Amino acid sequence: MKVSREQMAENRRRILDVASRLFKDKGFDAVSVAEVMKAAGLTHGGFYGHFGSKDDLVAQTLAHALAADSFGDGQFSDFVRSYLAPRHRDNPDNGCPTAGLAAAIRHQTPAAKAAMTEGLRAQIARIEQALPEQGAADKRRAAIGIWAAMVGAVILARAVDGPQLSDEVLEQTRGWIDTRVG
Amino acid sequence: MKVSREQMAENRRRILDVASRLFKDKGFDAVSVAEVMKAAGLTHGGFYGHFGSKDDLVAQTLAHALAADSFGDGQFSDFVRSYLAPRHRDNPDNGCPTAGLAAAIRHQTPAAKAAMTEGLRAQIARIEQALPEQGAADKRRAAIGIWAAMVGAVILARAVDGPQLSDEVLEQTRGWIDTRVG
DNA sequence: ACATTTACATGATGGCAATCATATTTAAGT
DNA sequence: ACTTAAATATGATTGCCATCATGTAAATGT
Repeated sequence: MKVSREQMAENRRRILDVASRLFKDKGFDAVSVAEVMKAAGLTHGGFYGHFGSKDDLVAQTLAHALAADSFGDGQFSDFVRSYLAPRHRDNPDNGCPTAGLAAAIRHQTPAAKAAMTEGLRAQIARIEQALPEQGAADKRRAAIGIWAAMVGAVILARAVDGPQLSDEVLEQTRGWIDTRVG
Repeated sequence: MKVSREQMAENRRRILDVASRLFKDKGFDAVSVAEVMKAAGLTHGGFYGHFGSKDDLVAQTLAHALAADSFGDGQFSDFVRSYLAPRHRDNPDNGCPTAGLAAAIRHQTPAAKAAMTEGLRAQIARIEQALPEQGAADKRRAAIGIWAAMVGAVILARAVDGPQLSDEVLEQTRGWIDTRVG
């Protein structure tokens, strides 16, 4: 049955939201189109009315998720603390799309890579602005180094079993960054 | 046809070597059992004589690849330089299994996670030893922070398209680490 | 009101991949 | 030499998933 224009727009938004959470949680390959549609409260048939293919969904979901990804207006050190926390590590579906999906983008389409490129560019710029005063060159270097360490730490913390080493990776990376940022 | 004991052992080794390169290049999901066996010069049928399942192959390949992963006896700064280099970024199949596979391990079996845990523990210990003299606590913190940044940087550099931002991520992360290690 | 468009549902279709069944060949043990 | 066990090959089987085909009903425009 046909639905109203706004209903359709809302459906589309829900598909993207739900896809973002499912992809972050289980990975692109492990989530079927039918699963996304079901989680959005629809059936698989209507999918190709919204997206041209699953690859298209992946690319649009990335752009959607990375655009929403920001760290508000709190202190940067608070952002780092919550990012490098067990709560974030243990909830990829509500977590950072970069930490959850960046590594998988290598195997995706150019459109997906383009979305990631833009998202990374924006995130580096945000961190640069949040960093305390220092030379512009140093600031950019620090923004990139810090972001790489944060993403890498969460990925590593999620890859190991048992909390000991995993917690330590988060905690020590936070300490390592703090000695640099203050 | 049956082959000699040593032939079988060599076949097994070749399967693991080939699987390691294929998995690093294309990801666990995108590589079929048949593809691994073909690349090893065998057919798919014999696979289950060597491994109980594809999951088993994944876990054993990880242990195999991470055990071989070390950085010889050169200067640590040389290791960092070659790790954060376009050549490494562009050749995942010959590259570091942690950078290539760590993020995918979240979706694998406990055996695979155990292999990663052990591999990470060993790598942190190696970096600690390679670091210049300073307090033991600082050394461990630096080892973990540096390794997280290295892995994160390669993952990010591989996720973006076009060399500009990608090269910069590698280069700036190297600079960021160098200001700490000398 | 009516015609038409269209968003979604139901129900194929086709391909691929993991795993299993069986056959074949030959190394190993006696 | 002969028997036996085992490694690999060939050939199902089964299930899942992306995508497509068609139906249906409601929204939109006149």
